[in-house]
Amino acid sequence: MPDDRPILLWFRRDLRLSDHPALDRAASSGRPVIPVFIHDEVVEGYKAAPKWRLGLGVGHFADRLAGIGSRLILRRGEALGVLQQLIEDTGAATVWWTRAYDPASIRRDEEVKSTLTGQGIEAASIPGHLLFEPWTVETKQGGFYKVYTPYMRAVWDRDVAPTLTAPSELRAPAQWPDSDTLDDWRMGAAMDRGADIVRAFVNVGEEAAQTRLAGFARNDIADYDDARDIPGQDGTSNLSENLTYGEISVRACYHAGMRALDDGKPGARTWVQELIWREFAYHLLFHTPRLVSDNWREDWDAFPWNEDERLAEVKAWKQGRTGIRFVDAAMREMYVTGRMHNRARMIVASYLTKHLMCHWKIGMHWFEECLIDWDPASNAMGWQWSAGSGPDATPYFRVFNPVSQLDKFDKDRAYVNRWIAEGQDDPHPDALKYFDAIPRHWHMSPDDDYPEPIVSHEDGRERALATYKNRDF
DNA sequence: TGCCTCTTAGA
DNA sequence: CTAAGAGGC
Repeated sequence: MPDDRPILLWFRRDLRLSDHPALDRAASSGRPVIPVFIHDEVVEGYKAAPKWRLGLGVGHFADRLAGIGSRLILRRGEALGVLQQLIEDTGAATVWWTRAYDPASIRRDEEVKSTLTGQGIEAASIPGHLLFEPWTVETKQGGFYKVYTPYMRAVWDRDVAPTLTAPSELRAPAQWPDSDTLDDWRMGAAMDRGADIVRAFVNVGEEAAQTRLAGFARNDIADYDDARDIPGQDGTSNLSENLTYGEISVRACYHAGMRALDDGKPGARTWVQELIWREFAYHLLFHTPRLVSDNWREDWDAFPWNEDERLAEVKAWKQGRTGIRFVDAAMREMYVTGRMHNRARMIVASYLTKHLMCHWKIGMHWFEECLIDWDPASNAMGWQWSAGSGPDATPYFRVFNPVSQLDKFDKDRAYVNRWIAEGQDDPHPDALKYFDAIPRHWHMSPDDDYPEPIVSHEDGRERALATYKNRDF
């Protein structure tokens, strides 16, 4: 007699029906499937914007499951205890989930797996978040890659399996276990900025992500190479938000990019290489989990970073009033939309870690607070890359000039004018939204004079380079 | 996925 | 005077 006991399908950052290997396996087993999302110790650690955005994704995904005759069971508590309770309540014999690679998730998942396995439950993680498992990519010497380009070359010609189609139905259990109500979790509670303002810029869910991918591949990917560098225009895919919550699979993106490349759209190669940057970040994080917490190159521990969040320059940077237009526009864009253009991310990171000589962790934590596309691997790698403390990092002496970058990448000032209201006769509506989104105690008004630079490019560059030159490492 | 300064060739 | 390349940070 075939096993008819339910399968618990534990969803985390994989909120989709399409190209979901664990879901596909569960659906084709013919057994009852109980999808569950747990507000657990890892979710507890999420900061304001990511937690809020995750809540939107979870709510949407519950509706998706309802559309195929299933449900999303919501429970709160430590993951292991919640799963054990659900096993007891439902008679489930199996727990499957999509594998995660950040240190907090790995700790949790290893404990869940070993404990449940010890209790006779089949507990297994199934790939689905990445194109290439981190341990399958090795240098000739047998180590992991520390430099992007050789990593990219090593994986470029690999076969990537085709995508899986979404199941049209999912067998329900004889009886559904109890579920919490999403609203009771108040996942937006820490979103004490204009969440209703940010809401206008988010793109929640699997269908929205697929529509976005199709439009990007059809209209924008050919010119991605050049257009991606212009923050005043919408030349990027904007899919990071969906990728981070698994609302679209990286495999679907990869195949769309490769098809576009075959169709003779040259920018597609660069875009696929950006997907491989994401892979590389997870590769590094898996092999060196301290990427999220410590200087990857330990000699940087001796560098005199400012680590005090209360420093006036740190506040000015966070609040978008450094007096450097490119920096302030970018910080405001992030506050209003939950996203920041990638070119701008490099510029604000260079300014914080070099001109202001502040530790990259300050920046990493603020991004984690504000970004709806927050990804633990990409965020940590990006900051260490910018600061110069990471593997394959930009050298510390490579200091972006945030003034001349405007002439290169924002010639018509479309970007800074979109996000900075002060001094404009007829400010862009988005520039005004910033003042509705920020807390009152920041005391900022569109009628203020735009501030003088707190640290000019020339002074900041000179100080940073002098400090670097005199370093004792 | 730098920026700056210096040098030199050529208009 | 400008453009382009080299080399240092």
